[in-house]
Amino acid sequence: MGFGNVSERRSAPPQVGVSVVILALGPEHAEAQDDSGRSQLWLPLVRRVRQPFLGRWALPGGNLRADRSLEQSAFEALESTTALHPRYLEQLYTFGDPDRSHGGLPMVSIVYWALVEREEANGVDRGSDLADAIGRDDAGSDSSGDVSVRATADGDGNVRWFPEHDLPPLAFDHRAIIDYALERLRSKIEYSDVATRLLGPTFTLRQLHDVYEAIAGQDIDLANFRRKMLASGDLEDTGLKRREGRQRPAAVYRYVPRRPQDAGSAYAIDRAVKRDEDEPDTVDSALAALIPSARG
Amino acid sequence: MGFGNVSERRSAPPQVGVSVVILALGPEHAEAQDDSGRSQLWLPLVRRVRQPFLGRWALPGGNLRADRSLEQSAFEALESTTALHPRYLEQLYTFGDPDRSHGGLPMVSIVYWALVEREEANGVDRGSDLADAIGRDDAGSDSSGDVSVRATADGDGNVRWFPEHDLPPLAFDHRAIIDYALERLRSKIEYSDVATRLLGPTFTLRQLHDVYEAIAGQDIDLANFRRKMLASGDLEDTGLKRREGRQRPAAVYRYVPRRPQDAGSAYAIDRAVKRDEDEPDTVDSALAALIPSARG
DNA sequence: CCAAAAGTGTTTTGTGTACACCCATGT
DNA sequence: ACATGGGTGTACACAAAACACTTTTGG
Repeated sequence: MGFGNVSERRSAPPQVGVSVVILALGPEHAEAQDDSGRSQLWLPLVRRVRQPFLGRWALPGGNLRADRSLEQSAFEALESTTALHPRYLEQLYTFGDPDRSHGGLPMVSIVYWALVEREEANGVDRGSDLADAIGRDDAGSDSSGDVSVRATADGDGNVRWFPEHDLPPLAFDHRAIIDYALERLRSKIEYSDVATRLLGPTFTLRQLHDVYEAIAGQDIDLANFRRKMLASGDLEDTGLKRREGRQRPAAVYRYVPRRPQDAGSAYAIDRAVKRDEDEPDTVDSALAALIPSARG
Repeated sequence: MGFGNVSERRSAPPQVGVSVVILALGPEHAEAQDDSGRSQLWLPLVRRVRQPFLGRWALPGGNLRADRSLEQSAFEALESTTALHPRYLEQLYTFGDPDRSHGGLPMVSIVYWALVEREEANGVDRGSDLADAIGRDDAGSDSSGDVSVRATADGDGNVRWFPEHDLPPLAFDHRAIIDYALERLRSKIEYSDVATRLLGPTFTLRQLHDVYEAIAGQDIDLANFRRKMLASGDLEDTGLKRREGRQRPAAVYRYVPRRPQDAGSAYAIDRAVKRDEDEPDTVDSALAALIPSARG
């Protein structure tokens, strides 16, 4: 029990916190698309209310509690700052270089990344009205000088969505962290189901295709994409049809991995979500939630 | 909700430490090979000198210092416990579930993994002189970890190498952590130069081939392997010849990535190695050292 | 009937694998 | 010369890319 003499703080250990990079697709037909009409990734940022970097935009974050798993801490940070409900949550990296605090206390940040489905991102947080819901991209300018600090009041102003390609200046090394998260997303899309986490539980092949193009940032042959996806055997036809445009309706699919697969992260979410009462993690479950897939 | 950032700590934060999974190839012709005569991976463990898990084998570890980067802390932990000099060092994952301490204080362990080249691993340690290796405390344990414990420099018995497939019972969740590190190694071998880090700076294609087989745990067609490696364009013929067996000598190659590549980790090592005096990291360099490659 | 999107076929190109074979070297 | 490991050639299976084509739907 009391072996770790808490009293010994010799070379003062750094502070530790959690941050989360949250990603979602922008609204479908808004200006939330790039030149070529593709959807884009958007992410919510929060305005800092203290030094250093007071007034700048930063990643949502929170504290670590000794009685919570890291995942839970990340989930709570995400939820309490943005009121969002992620469909995917995975540890990204732990940052701790001494100088990243830029005047603050030395800080170790355990960073997670999360995916939120388009519907929720555009509905919940943008106040259910698409138009003004989306943080118009005066974003870039806004951050420029405005250091006004909204009251710590709940609702608004302190959280805003920005498109991946038009981020404001960020606090600390958060910009680089976001880039790293995007890189991770782009690589994981090739061998896991992350793409589906940006859509609802069911989707058409075209929708899925659009997600892939949004993330890859380039055109992908639709015919080949369709064949490849279907050949993977992980898509199950729900039998339903859904019309996106105004022409022929498309088949609706559901993602159903055949192998144990990358169940890790999905499980992680389930746990974080349904854990009201805590039951202790077993080492195994902790690890299960950890091991993302065959390819670390 | 006032914590849109990473700087405020309140409910008792957990302790934080660093641990390292160190991997190297076993000696060439010893029993360090599996049934089919393949080389195997070995790793050094340290014996715990306190509760919980007193007497059990565990990963080498150490403390975090607020004035050191995580990488440096990992490097120091590695060096001070095993006296080894890694050719590769990369962050693996951060573990922090509340129950992983099993009776100790809640503990967050930032785990790194490292590769040591066969020569050094076998030279320094195997055999009988564990000489300067010291049994320091590991992080997963009681962070209490005072750096002074290492004074028990009696020198040996506290560090020992074990083959991957014959590990003793381990403390905490260290067994699962090791498995995760092996998984990471097995996946990274496909798209980075990690394999070469288990050999010296130069090597023959057969040596490299053996490393791949050792890591994959299965036979790999030598002819195709050779072609694939040469086609990658990352191997440079040194013009030298080296005889492994007693027959025809083989061409000696050096790894020379053409693209910026996965320079991250190599750089990380360089930094850790040459840092006697500290110069502050820039955020950029920290990130450069971080981003392992195209595939997170 | 037309436009637009869903969905299919077919050819070409490239990559991985199996395995037969030749070459260089020391005994 | 011959055994051993170094090194090359080649044929086949299969997956990915390119792109022409057919089908279904709403106007």
